[in-house]
Amino acid sequence: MADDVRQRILDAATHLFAHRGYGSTSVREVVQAAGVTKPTLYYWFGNKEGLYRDCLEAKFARIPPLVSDVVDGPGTLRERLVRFVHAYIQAGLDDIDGVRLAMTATSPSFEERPEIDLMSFHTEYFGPLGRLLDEGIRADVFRRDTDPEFAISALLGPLSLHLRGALIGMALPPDFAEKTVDLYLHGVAPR
Amino acid sequence: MADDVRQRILDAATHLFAHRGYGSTSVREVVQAAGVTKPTLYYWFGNKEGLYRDCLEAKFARIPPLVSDVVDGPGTLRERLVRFVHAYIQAGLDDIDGVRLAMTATSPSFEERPEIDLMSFHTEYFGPLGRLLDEGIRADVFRRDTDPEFAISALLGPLSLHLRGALIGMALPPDFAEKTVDLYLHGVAPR
Amino acid sequence: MADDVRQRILDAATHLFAHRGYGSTSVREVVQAAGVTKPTLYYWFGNKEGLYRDCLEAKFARIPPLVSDVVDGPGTLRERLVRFVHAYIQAGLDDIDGVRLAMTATSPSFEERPEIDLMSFHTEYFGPLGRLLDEGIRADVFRRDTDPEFAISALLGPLSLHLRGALIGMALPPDFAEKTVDLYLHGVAPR
Amino acid sequence: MADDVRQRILDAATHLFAHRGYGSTSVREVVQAAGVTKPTLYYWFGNKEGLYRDCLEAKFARIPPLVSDVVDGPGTLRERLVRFVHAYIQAGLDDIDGVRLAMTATSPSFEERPEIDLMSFHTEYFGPLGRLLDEGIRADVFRRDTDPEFAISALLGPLSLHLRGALIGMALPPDFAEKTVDLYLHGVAPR
DNA sequence: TATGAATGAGGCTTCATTCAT
DNA sequence: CATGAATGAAGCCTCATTCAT
Repeated sequence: MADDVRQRILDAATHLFAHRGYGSTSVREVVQAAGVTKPTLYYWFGNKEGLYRDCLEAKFARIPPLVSDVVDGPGTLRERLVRFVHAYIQAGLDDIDGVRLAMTATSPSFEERPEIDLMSFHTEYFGPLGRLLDEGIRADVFRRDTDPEFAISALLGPLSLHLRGALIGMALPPDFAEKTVDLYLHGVAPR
Repeated sequence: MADDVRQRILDAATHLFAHRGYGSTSVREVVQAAGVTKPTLYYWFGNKEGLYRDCLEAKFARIPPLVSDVVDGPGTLRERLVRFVHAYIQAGLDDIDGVRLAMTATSPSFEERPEIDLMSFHTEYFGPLGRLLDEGIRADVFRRDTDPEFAISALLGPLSLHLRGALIGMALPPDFAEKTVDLYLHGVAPR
Repeated sequence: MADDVRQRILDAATHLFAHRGYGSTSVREVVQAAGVTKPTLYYWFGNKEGLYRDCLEAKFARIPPLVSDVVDGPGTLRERLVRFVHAYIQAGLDDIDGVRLAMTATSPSFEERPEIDLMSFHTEYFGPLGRLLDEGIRADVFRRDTDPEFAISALLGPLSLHLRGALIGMALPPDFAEKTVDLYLHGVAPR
Repeated sequence: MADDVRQRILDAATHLFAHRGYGSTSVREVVQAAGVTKPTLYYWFGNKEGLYRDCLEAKFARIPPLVSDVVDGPGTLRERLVRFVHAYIQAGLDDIDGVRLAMTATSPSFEERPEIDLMSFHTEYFGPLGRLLDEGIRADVFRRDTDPEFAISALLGPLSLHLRGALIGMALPPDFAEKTVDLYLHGVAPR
């Protein structure tokens, strides 16, 4: 019942921060959308910055399960990569506000908002993907000289753009995940 | 002399918008940084939104030459791709404010800022890259069944992440462009 | 145990009111300093004004013994005056918060705070000093035509300034009380 | 015309600060009383603290002429002392707000309000009175062993109380200044 | 062109206070 | 007696914008 209030504020704030940005979202708008009063918001979150931080953390907390599933789950490496791509995009489409929030938060212009260490974000949340590389190399599915940093960017980079596209209304083909993984594994050049 | 004033305002505004975001940047801050008075700013840009729009346009105008050079310039396709990657990252490092501004502007949370059509932005600025694909396919450097949308994401996606990394201080290896293009062309799997 | 809570609140409030003033002290600060919750404070004191009033009364209650001692105690008039001066200053130094609180409370800007009758304060608390005058006149230690109002001001005025000085760190010489009484009795002119 | 606005704010603020105290006076009240808008107040004074400081300074600036007149003016020492007492009280009655403001500001509980060095205030504003003492001693009007600190307190202390009394409605006899100086010079004891 | 001065509206935050538990 | 949670009102300050000069 009490946490219900907190969650309602969190939801309203996430939506507004994601759509208007931090600086253009007023506390008044948040409390109106959440149906609470301003002191209640301050009781739970201390200030606007604390509210924003908690919104972000709630969203970031959803990433690790996604990653660990593909890393530790069953199936061949390719199957798991396809599953990861699917899950990544699906999670994004299921929580558009979360994606928008996370995208602006991890953008380099993030400085307008409460300090968050972007470096550590990257390693903490997507670092486990590195283990996938090791496995891929051992299994001869990845080239032996693959640079981890590059390999991860080559996977997440296109995904990020596709998600961005999907969010602004571009349609994704049904075999989208397979195509992406295929391009990831074999490149655009003919084999 | 007059244009000098306009440019000083533009520079200051770009820097602040890029670092603090649109909503968190005040007109007062801009005029202080630019060393002008508020009515002067309003004389040149009408209002805050107009100022922001002009900042963006100035940055976006730098993209087409970059693209057309790689598309229409000399050299093999691979050479031109490497050149494009180099130019893309270098341009970003040379104009950090511009990148930050553009990144937040093209992020899905863009609604906080004056309306800009993101769809048209994508096609208008990076569309010419499509011609590169056609050429690649004709030259048998790209696979025949390459989906243009996917092929462009596979190139720009990693680049975008690398640039983001470079902006927050991550070092890029000297052969970075070759590696990226190689991964782009041939994927992570062994040939 | 219960009175302990009350007293803790009273102490914390006195200190804060004395240092920040009534209007600049918040109930939140008081309860934090006292280590209690807000409803507890309201249980004991009703509201902020009641709390302030109780703080003042506790401090004012300390004055009458001080005065009656010098008026009714043993020793010559001069001895008792010296004792009074000593006691006055010592009491002030022993309870700085109390002095500060009383000083602002009896200051002319008192209207910011709950109504307290300043006239009656003066007569009620220092009035008994008047009896000292009568005694002094009868004993030929004071001039026959001494105006009581002036005589009291001539004693308390310098004391008040000295205490104020002591509170902001000015040192008082050891024979301070004798000197003060001497000046009080004989003035600055040569005899 | 512009300074008119500033002065109106200053007057309203002085009155309110003097009557309600710093913490209990709201900026809204000040601007309403002055007939201006809030941003105008902030344009001229920066913030509430700056406003308060300027109010104080304006009042303190009235003291030096008062003091220098008695120190450097014509007449015997006694005549000048009487004139000073008159001027001191008269100035207070003429500017009740100023006195109230100055009294609370120089009280030890001043910490609630913007920092002002009370030590330096005392020496800076009333220090020149010291020269009066030197003159008095040379002229054999003051005792040779007069301690300056004590002598000044013996003059200003009673004055301060009398002014306080006058401000809360107590009547002062017409020969009040002579009586005060007489008491100051010769004390309460019979000669 | 440029400015000093001004404004209505709204920003974030905290106030003194209360009520159900 | 004491608390966690809540509230209406108001706190100080700054916003984007304008106008007479």
